[in-house]
Amino acid sequence: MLQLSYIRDNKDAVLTGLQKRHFTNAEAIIEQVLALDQHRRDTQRDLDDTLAQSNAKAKEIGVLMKSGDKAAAEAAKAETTNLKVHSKALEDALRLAEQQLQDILVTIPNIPHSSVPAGRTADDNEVVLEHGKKPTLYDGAQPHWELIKKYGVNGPIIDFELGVKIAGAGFPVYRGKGARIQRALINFFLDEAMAAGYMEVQPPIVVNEESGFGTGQLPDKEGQMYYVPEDKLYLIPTAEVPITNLYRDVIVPENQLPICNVGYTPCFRREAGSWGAHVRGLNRLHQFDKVEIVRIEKPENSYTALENMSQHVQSLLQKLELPYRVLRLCGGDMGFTSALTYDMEVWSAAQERWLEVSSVSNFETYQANRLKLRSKMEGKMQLLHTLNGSALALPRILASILENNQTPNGIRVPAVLVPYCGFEMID
RNA sequence: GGAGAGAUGCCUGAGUGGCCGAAAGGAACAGUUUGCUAAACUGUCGUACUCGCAAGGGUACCGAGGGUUCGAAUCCCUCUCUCUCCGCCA
Repeated sequence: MLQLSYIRDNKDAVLTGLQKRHFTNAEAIIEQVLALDQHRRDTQRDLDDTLAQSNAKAKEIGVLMKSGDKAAAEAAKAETTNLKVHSKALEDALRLAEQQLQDILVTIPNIPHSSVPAGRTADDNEVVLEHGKKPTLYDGAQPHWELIKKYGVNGPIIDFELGVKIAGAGFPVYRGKGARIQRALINFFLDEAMAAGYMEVQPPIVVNEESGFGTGQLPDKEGQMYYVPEDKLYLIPTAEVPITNLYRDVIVPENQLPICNVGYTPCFRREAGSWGAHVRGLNRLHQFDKVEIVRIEKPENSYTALENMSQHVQSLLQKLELPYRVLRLCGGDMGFTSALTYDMEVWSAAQERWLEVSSVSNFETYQANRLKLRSKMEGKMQLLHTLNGSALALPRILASILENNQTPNGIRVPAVLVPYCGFEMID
């Protein structure tokens, strides 16, 4: 959520930013916000004045009572009636104005960073860099959804049909070496993050409504999350939600900054309406595993931190020997809450497609404002910047390892994972 | 699931109708003392909104929401959450 004071003082910048996102009706909406804000402040001032008068009267009555002047006290009481009626009305008006403002503010996305390219769709994203050589596969190479059936003991190493039996489509069962390589990846990612200075956390994988609001999933994206009505809990779509919300309503002592957390969790996404032919196999799932890095930074350091996170993610891909590219998302393709997002995509050799495996974003104060996440810096209370990134999401990494490393004799496990999973080949 | 207790500032904890935005202690921060550390002493020490160039002022907030009252942390109602005991159970 943008800060009102920011919109007030930087109307033009806000409008240009929203334009970059192709946010419709920006001008009208901002005008409405400013008008409502003015009205809210006027109302607040009136209310405060009225309440100040009431307080003065009450005090006066107290003194009169004590001095035993009953008649004067009663007379003063009579004078409060009007004030009461008046303040009641103003209170209602204030609450309404605040609610209306809030309702609009939550629909306004974050302002893109100046480096965010213009553009509407994924095709307009800027390719920042490409790294590694796309492998040439042997004749007869297969996509991962075929490969998984080729290996494994008494069944595929990743069994989609078994998952259907247990839960439904998009909930695969990992078996044998399929399960072990998953676990190896998780441990590898966690160890790498810790070596890079992140502290591991294991958060709950369900969250309440406040948490969903804090990071910006609610209101709006409720359709994407699994919900448990009995307990009013959402299954997390990413560890970003619980980990960032650890710092909701927190005033962080300046000397504890920056905060760098890493967590492994399963993630759950309903993916309503996004099913299609190109999401076969591991490309899109309802449940998947992900290691997420989250940082809380001083405003002046957040973009350095973002680059740093991007480097960290890239180093993982390099160690896994996967060809990848880095995209800077354009205004139209960026997430609602982000100011700048890098997507990392790995090359999936048999599908001959880039697969998104990480998304690293700086939210600046957008989430912090909702979270009330602040620090007292230079004597002033200030909102902090939040950032997060996948480091990494498992299924597509696994898909490209399977596809890129396939040989006629089996699938070669990246060297860096061998100590973690204890075998060199899936065969 | 059953029974009970409670929710106050960074923490502990006092406060049962006006003198309470809230005692006291601790923590933290700044300073004095000191060869260093420690101790002692002094001072500072909530947040939000709002008015003001500023100094400074106003308002709200003692789990949340409502009510009683001229006046509520304090009385009443509803809700939420936490803790303890019992039951069940990983």
